[in-house]
Amino acid sequence: MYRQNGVRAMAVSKVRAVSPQKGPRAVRKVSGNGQPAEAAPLQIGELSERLGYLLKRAQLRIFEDFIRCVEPLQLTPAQFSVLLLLEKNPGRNQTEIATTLGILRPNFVAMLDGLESRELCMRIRSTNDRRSHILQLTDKGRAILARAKKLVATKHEARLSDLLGADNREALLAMLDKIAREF
Amino acid sequence: MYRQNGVRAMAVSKVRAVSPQKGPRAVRKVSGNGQPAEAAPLQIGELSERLGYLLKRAQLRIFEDFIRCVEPLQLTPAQFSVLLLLEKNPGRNQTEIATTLGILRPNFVAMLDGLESRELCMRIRSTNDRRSHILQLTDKGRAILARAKKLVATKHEARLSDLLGADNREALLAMLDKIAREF
DNA sequence: TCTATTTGATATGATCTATAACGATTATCA
DNA sequence: TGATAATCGTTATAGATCATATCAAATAGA
Repeated sequence: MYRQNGVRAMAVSKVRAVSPQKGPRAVRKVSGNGQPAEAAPLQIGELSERLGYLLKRAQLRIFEDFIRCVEPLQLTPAQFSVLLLLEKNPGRNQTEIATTLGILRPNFVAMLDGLESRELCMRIRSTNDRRSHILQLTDKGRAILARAKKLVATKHEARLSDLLGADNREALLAMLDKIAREF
Repeated sequence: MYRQNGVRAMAVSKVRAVSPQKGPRAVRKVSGNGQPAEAAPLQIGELSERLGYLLKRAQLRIFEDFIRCVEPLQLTPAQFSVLLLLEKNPGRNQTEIATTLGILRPNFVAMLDGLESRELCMRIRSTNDRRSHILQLTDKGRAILARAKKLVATKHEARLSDLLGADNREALLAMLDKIAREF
């Protein structure tokens, strides 16, 4: 009993409006004693020292911005990652690409269906091993990827360098990579 | 057409085994020419420079470790965050707690049901505004929270300081906070 | 050959995130 | 005061994400 919410729940989601004033008319509650009630922001407290909490919030922000930046190309971060990996690793099959990205094989099928229906990549039955599908970028896929890279570099990542500074950005990436690999 | 996968897809999941050798017998494929085939790890390429990618991977690692560290208490990161916030902000209602954590009110209901059924917190109908429920930690909730804090500090966060160094850890938290707030 | 493994795929379930709408209550304002 | 609008917790629901079991076809290993 007391079944848990799986293994990865976290109290952080998109957070549209944390600001207290909301809606039309700028309602301001005032309790009977004339003092402003419930206007005081909540104390985050030790949450601000919790790496998991901050990681999740930052990650959601970054993903939102990524999607906004490549919006004209209609690419999710996941799809962009796949295209990048296909470009860098021609001749690989579905299992190899999926597991490298941490995607489970069954879940990769629908994702590939989407990319293939947009003609961004192709499944090619391997002649060496007729079980597997070699994945290949199409010309269209390469073109979209090139445009996406440019958008990400000039709009998304550049903005991050502006915010943190190039050196700090490098340090941040290094620490995240270390956590992902060695923690 | 070309309906996207919502707004937050990412090609990073739990990643159980990225290592090439898997399963029993340590199968090693060798193609006809005698060279090892498909044993070469894939090139991550520019992915290693993508903040979103590294953020997601690091976040998943951190959450896994968090859950492992507080496993005897059966608390998810989300539940822990709620308890922390309740302790620091007595007298608040569901909406205030939920939105502060970025949880949508409808989704907070089931979560509270879980915590309340375990008697870690209580909903108390407010006398000022009989629409709202004031949330309060129970004694049991306070006790669990105290134990959780200790586990997180001694097992989880301490390990991070070991990995990065205390100063770097602080710098990392500061940068993540900046991204979450200002990006 | 016979058996075990691998590949892509399907089915399915649990969890997570998000929106609309409802009854009860409170606030606003003509 | 009375009518209207807004808020609170809640339910229902849908879509995304993540995970496991299983299958047919193909391959590998004995």
